[in-house]
Amino acid sequence: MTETPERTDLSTTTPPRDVVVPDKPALEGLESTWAERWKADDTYRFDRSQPRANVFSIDTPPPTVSGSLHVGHVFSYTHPDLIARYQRMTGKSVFYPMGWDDNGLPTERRVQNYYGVRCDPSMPYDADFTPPEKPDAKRQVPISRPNFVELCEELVQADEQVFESLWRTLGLSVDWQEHYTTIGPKAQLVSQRAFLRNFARGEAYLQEAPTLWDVTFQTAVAQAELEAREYAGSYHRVAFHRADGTPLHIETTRPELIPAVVALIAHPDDERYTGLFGQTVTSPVFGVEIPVLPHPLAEPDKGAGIAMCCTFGDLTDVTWWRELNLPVRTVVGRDGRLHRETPEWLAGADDAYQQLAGKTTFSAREAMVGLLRESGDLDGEPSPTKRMTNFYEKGEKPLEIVATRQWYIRNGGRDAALRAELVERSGEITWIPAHMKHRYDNWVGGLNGDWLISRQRFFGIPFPVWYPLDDEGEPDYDHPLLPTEDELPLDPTTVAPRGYDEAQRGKPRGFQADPDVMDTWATSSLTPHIAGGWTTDEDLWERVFPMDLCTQAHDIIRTWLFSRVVRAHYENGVAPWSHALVSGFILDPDRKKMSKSKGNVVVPTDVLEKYGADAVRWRAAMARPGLDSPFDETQMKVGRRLAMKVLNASKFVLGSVGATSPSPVAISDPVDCALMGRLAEVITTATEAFEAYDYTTALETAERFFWEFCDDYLELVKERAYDEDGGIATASARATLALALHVQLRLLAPFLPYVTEEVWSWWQEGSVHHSAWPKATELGSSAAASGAMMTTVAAALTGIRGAKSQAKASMRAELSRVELTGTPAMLDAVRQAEGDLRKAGKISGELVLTEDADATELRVDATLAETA
RNA sequence: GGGCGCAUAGCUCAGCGGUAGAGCGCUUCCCUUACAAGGAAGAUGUCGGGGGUUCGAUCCCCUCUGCGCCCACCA
Repeated sequence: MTETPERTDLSTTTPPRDVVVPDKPALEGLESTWAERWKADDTYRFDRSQPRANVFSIDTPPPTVSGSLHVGHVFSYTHPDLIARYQRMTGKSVFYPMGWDDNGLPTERRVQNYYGVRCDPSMPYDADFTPPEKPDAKRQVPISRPNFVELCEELVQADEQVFESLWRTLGLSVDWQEHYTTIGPKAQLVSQRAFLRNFARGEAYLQEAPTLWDVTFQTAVAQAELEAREYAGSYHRVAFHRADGTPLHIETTRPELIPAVVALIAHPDDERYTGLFGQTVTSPVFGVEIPVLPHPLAEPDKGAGIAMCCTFGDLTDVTWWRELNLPVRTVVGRDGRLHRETPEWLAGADDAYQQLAGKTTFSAREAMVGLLRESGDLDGEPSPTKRMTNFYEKGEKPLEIVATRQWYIRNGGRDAALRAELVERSGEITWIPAHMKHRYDNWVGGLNGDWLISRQRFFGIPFPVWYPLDDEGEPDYDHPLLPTEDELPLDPTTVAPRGYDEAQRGKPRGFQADPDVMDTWATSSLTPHIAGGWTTDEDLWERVFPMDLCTQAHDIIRTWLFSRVVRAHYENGVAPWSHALVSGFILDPDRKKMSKSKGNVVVPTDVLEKYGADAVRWRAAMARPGLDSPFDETQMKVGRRLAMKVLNASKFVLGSVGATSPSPVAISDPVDCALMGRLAEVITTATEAFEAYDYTTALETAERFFWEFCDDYLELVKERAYDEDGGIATASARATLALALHVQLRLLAPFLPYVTEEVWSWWQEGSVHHSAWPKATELGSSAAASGAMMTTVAAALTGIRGAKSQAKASMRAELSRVELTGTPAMLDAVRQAEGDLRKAGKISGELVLTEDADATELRVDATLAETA
């Protein structure tokens, strides 16, 4: 454990004040009462006067505010809060900001649906625009980009308020003054500045290249956003023709790409085709001359063993195209349809091509099959198959590959040395659980291209770039015009570059803006920088970076986690945090992932309403890092029962018994000392667990003790504590009750912030969340006592209860004789607790202790007194 | 095909070299002045199969089987 300066220890310095215990304590209403209070008091404000060594900083995922939430999110957002609350109590100044991921496609889509509009960048700004009263999804009103962005910003604000309110209810101890958004001015500044620096160092570059392209959203997508899905297709056996007219059959699932074929390719060692290498064949229907070439990536046992290379059908085509220096013959456009104009290399087959022109790939495929049938080049019937195809994770149509100009950041996908450096960074991070490091290393090892960060969309951070136009008005992409850092943030579509004026926009010898925006990951990869004040608040930055902890679910290791490592690697030469805590998923009761489309989503507000925030947090804390766990509503009841029990037990200790001075001085009774001995162990275990980010064990340890405290200790000392004339013995019981409660409230505070704060307020000043995390030394000399005695005495009590239960008698029934058999040590323990045991067990007759040196557990024989 | 993880009571999960654990559920009982949205007590297992190491294996090693996740798989 890191040594931190001592804080004021409330357990020894706060005098007891008037104790106010409600008659009927209840969980209802605690959230609103305390959330408001915490807000008013700024309870979770980051103290930025603290040096880095006394700061604990957390990078937590900015939720997509336009997205829908389910309980899984609520659970995984609870995890960093558990750590934050623990660290705060150990005396750290906790930097725990919350951000909103509000830019990008999800917001655009929501705005389109919500207002019934779509963005048309060619339209001029309309200052008087108001969205349609009733949105019509089928007939979206086209609006200008500035109008569209305005609507996005408007809706996003409303969404963010809903989120903040939810997080406050859940009890996240976020410092809301440190919040940020991924579209806000600070995010723009940081994103653009980091981009300019990446560019200056050669880490970011512009390149025209084949790109994975979503035809619905009409934007490029990155490797990290791919999702392979099963997709139905058919093998078509198609004849190409050799010079002598004999057919050469290939198999393809995409016959509509035959007009785009640039080569046929077979494995260099494939004897069926070696004789053909270097020769040409002609394509069916179109009669285009096509070379037959060898390449080791061709797999002899796939299809016919000879593949049709098109520009571009898949990523292998891209490799062949690049390595074999093949021409580009693109037929699929950015809208996913075949070009309307007949391409020049098909000029001789204009009639045939026009039957495909303008069609979607799906329709063109059917038309092409028709053409092949007519020409007799389709051998047999297409045979259905299923294959995995790449989709954009948010899209519904398979991705096409289109040659476009895009911005990239080098991430090792094309550079083994850089890849190795980035894998090394993962070694600087403590992963919780440890095996999640493999997921990262695995992903980095499998990268096959650089990180594509530009998107052909509207609501995002613009690239701060212009291109000079030549005499013909053609842009010179090799010599982009860049702003200086002090001009940032800026939108190049509204601001002219230095040395130009606005009138020159789009004119020959003038300039044009880069029209693209950064992908949302290109911004969120900088959350430590945005939140931590990189280049904008150096004083803050020095105190919080590199951060101590980042938390996320395992699905975004490849995106958010990895991309932040890339940016910090370039900008700061370090891993951005020392610890990465990876949460599992909350699944539905059938162990299926919750998703809107499956209709199995549990809405968090419902559960919070029904069981209370503490219960929900309890359940979240029971989900160990990295493990998926199914949602089961009955578990929420268990958490709620614990919270309720805290209220009732506290009411008893503080109200009925009136124990209010948490001090070890008066603790003298052996039973009380034994309890303190146990509690000392609990403090040690819980602290060690928290230091290892094992919040679940910390909770289990505290919770188990709490139930023992209630079921055994409270029952045992009740009478002694009540006793008006009990003297030292009663004083000892009361001091023990008060101190044990004082410690336990603090042990449970990270998990149950509401009930613990409520009870704390009955008898203590200030917030429990700023009290000191318990230490065994608070328990004084009693902490050294063995807890073993408590186990024996509890066993005696259980035995007595068991006897009554078996006799179907009330727990109040009196016992005329009790015989306890056990080892001398056990009997000794019993002897020391005899007074308490007699009262708690209602033993009115004799208590016989029989020695059995070989006993493994205490045996209890009880005789019920005759009842009248 | 590559990587990672999981398999323990009906369910959800701890344990991980020395006679099987918790909570929920279940059964029975109890209005006991903190708690009936309680409380008490009780029953419940070839610790996935097969080998091996060991005095001893749920735990370590090998192997098989089943499940999950990530990646790759578009001819």
